[in-house]
Amino acid sequence: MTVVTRFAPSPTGLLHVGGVRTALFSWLYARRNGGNFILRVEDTDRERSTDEAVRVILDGMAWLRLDADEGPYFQSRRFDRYREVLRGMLEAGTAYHCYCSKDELDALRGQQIARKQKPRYTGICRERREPRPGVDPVVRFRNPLDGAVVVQDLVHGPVTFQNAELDDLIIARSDGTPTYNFCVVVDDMDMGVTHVIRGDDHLNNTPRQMNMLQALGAPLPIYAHVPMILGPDGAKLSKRHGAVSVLQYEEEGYLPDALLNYLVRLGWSHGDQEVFTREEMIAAFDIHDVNKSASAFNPEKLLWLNQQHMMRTMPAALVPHLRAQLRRLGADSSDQQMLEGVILAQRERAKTMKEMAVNSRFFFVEDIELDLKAAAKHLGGDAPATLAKVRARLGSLSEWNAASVHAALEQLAAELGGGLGKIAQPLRVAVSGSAVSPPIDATLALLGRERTLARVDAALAGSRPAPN
RNA sequence: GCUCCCUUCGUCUAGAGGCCCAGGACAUAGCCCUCUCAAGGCUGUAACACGGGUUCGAAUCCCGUAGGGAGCGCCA
Repeated sequence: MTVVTRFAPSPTGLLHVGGVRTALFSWLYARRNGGNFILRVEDTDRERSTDEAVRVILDGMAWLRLDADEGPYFQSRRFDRYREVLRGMLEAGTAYHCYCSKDELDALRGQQIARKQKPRYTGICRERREPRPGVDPVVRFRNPLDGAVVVQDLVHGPVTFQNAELDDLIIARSDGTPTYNFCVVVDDMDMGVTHVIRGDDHLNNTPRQMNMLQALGAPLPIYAHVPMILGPDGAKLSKRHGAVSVLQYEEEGYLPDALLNYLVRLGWSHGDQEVFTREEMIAAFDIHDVNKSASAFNPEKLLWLNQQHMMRTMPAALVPHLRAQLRRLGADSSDQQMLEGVILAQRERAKTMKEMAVNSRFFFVEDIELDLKAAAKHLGGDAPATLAKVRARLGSLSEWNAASVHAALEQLAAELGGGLGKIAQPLRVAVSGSAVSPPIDATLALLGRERTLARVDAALAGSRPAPN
């Protein structure tokens, strides 16, 4: 039997890392087992669903390359099908009309809570034959009265629910529209979903869904309820606690594979391995190894992993990312060689592609920003005199590359009787505008002779008092 | 309130009765390397929620307690 998994987000909020990890587990399980992965947008709540949220789901999944084999399906386009199943259930008697008003139900709930009971529908209309005039009824599922349902969960093991604890839930509103729990059941049945992998906040819904599936004569899927992700402070993920749109991670310069790598390690592990390529993740992933407990999102570790991925990715593959970030800073380049060189020089000193772009801006623009503190520290005193000597030596170089620049500077440093640091720092500030850059030889090689000399000249000119 | 779920370093985790006075990773502290910053290497601080059992022996099994979470919607 072919494995079929699905990711079924609701577009009532923006897709965030919690949803992405659930999607990742479903996707990995399908990929690992040669199955199909379905994307289904659960937009039955027309009031609260937004186009932007749908867009974030679609764009986010595309950015992360969590490709679906089917879909995206939209529940809002399947209403006819739901109505058809509803009619069948009413005819078969597995569902019935309920004429109780909201007020009546609220009153009932209030009484039950006052009596410290679990608020639930008591089945008043279960055996009703006659409609109540002037009332549009809802449709309720006729849940079994006794016995128990056992969810054989891949993560939690067997979980038992007594049917007596479950009431007859509403599956269609009085306006005829179907509700979430019902749509899920019909969709999973119609789409042949074999493995339902979802957040464990749905564990309590599962027995009802199983009962409905049974009433419809549909096979039961295998369930795996994965723990949720908490904010860095251990509180529930919310807007205030890092629950931002996944697309924000793209903007901030994270690599999709790094984000996935970080998320897969939340609740899952494979020996001592921390860094996984996409392929390694697919090969090693097993839903049976997923933890039961919730885990907190740790931005520092994500940052570390992102850098690990940056350092392990072919520079050429990073070029588009760097260019995109540079453009945001008003810099750009189409020089592939230059871009790859900068990536090679900078990837171990930036944790995100955005940070790399910020640190590398001086390679791509003429109007470099001068860090005043760095200038005060490294361009004052006898720095101009030293810089002048450096200028002369570099200007006479016949060959311009990291090795020749390095040799020339070392020699000069030896002649001046100091370390390389004596001349590297003023030079670094002169050409980059800051006291931090890749190794000075690599920096100069990338910058090229023309620009290096021009910047040293400019620094020299700037350090002298202006003539009056 | 009721039902269900969860509980190992600050954080992510390893651990399926003796291999554990608990291992790895991030973070953090120190050292090394070094032209800056990093990266890298080495070393350190740091955890089995609590209480009872079972057992020769428990982080691992059982029962409680505490804490956290979810569900109990004509929301998804």
